Amino acid sequence: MSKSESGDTGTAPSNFIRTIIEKDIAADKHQGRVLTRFPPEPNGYLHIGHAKSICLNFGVAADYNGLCNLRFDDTNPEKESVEYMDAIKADVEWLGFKWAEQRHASDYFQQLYDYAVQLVQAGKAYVDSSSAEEMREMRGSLTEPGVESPYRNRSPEENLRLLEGMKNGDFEEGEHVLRAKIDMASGNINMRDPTLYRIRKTHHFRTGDAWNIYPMYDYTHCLSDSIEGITHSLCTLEFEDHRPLYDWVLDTLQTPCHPQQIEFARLSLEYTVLSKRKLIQLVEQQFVSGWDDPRMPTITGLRRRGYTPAAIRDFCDRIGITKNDAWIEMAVLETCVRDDLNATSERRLAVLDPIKLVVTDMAESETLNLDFSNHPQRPELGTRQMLFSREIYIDRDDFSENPPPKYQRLIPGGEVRLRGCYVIKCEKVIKDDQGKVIELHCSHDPATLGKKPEGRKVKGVIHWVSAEHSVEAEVRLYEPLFTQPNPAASENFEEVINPDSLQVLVNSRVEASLANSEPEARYQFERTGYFVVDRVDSKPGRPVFNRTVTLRDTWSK
RNA sequence: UGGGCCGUCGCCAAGCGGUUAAGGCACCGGGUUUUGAUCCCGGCAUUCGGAGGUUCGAAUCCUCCCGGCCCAGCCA
Repeated sequence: MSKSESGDTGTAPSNFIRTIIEKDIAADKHQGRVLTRFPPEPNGYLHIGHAKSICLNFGVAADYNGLCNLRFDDTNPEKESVEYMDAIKADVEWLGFKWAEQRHASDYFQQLYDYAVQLVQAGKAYVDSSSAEEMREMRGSLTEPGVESPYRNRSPEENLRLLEGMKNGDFEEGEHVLRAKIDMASGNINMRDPTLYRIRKTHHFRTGDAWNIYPMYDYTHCLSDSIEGITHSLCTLEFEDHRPLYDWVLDTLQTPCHPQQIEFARLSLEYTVLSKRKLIQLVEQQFVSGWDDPRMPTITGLRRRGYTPAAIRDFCDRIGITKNDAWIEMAVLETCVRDDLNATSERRLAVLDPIKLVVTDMAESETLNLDFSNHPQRPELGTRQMLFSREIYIDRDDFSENPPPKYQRLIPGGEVRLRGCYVIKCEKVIKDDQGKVIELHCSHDPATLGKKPEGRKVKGVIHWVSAEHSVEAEVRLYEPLFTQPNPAASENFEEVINPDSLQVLVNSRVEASLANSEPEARYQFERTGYFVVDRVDSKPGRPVFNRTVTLRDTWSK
């Protein structure tokens, strides 16, 4: 059945991987079973590119009545840690996915070693005592074949003895490696006797000091997939050249299950970077405050920014799965959050950059209790009350002495609607010594509460809060971290980093109902965007809001 | 001129020999609206990187050409 016209069914659109899986199911391959895996190395934080892979692997499993494992590819103990592992698990769960089983490549170290012994005994692998540099020289180049190592024809007995010695810690790091005996003249460099094991006398966060040798990715991944009974091993395009080796290992060892590796294009998103190296650089060189900085494309950063799991999943569905080197525009991601937040967020009034406004024809003590709908399209979300009083704040952007054409906010002598309240008219502008506007004096039309003004049209509506009945808040506004769509193309961050990616407003005023907002509560501040209560810095009585995304703006900036 | 892969609207992307070449984003109108939001309605590829060929019929098959991406870790 085609998935292409599935709108809100939650099913992703058709793609070439789903086509393959549907054919496999129809042909009863793997008894019609579908088992995928998401296989991160626990050496860093997950980002939006990983989300693409997560949504694919878990999504495909769910849609074909299958399962998905979470497998940590922990074969390089020098870079890996339990902290990274825990962070990855938290992110996958937050995204809304449940793995069938948590596995680790390190669970299979003994089996992997036993398989290696089999390869040695079959004459398909050998211990090479060349140095790393020698091996590199003998590997040849992209256009020239390699040459065979002088150690290539050691006897299986000698290889076995040396491999055991490597395992037992009899040799130092770098003295030997175990290599597959394939073809030093292959056009595919991965097939020129790839390294299977290297000596590393490093403590592993799970296996401790039990092992002195650690298996390489190419050897480990296919066997881990096979051991788990994975049916479809989905990975990114740069592993296409590794597939012959994946298949060689499984065929040579005649394993019972031979999963199919299928490659798809990794995500590229405009105005950000997604390579681990670049992300680390942003953190270490302190261009951002950490992995969870709201400007980061990490899952934890997006979370702190106010993105929802549903929005990220929707994004992954919208961008599709192909083998094209696609660049996705930020607008797609932003549309996904707006869609979700528009439907789910309660509305509030907040003045980001306040100017005081005095309604001079109102008594000092007079207040007005007004009912506001929490959502214009969802009455079931209820209402809240807000006090209107003589002194209020409006946003600096909503007043102009020299308005551009079609400006429909407050101007000297002009009228504007206060959201949910009266139409007011600007009678007087008060400035400080520098000519900066510090206060506006206005009159109000008492007949305009809940009614259109008589005999004239007032187009503009602006938001406001009562001076006395609002609370102070910190508001953080964001722009892209980079000034270029493809910042990774530049060698030097300084050239492409956006110096204005963060703007902190410490004197914002928000309506009283927001004083003690829960961390991660999300709201639409009418006319200014969607905001989330910062889950790190917000305190009761002194809330901190991060702007997730602005409202769509057909006016202009 | 070593091996592998990719090219359908500004950005994604369906399409799998016979369709008026889906859909989303973006953009451009118009309507509703006390958020310049939302919502609604309309517009937006005679053409599928190019040239040949096969076929009654080609984005889909073949050939060549052009453009782009990946690979020489004892990383994953």
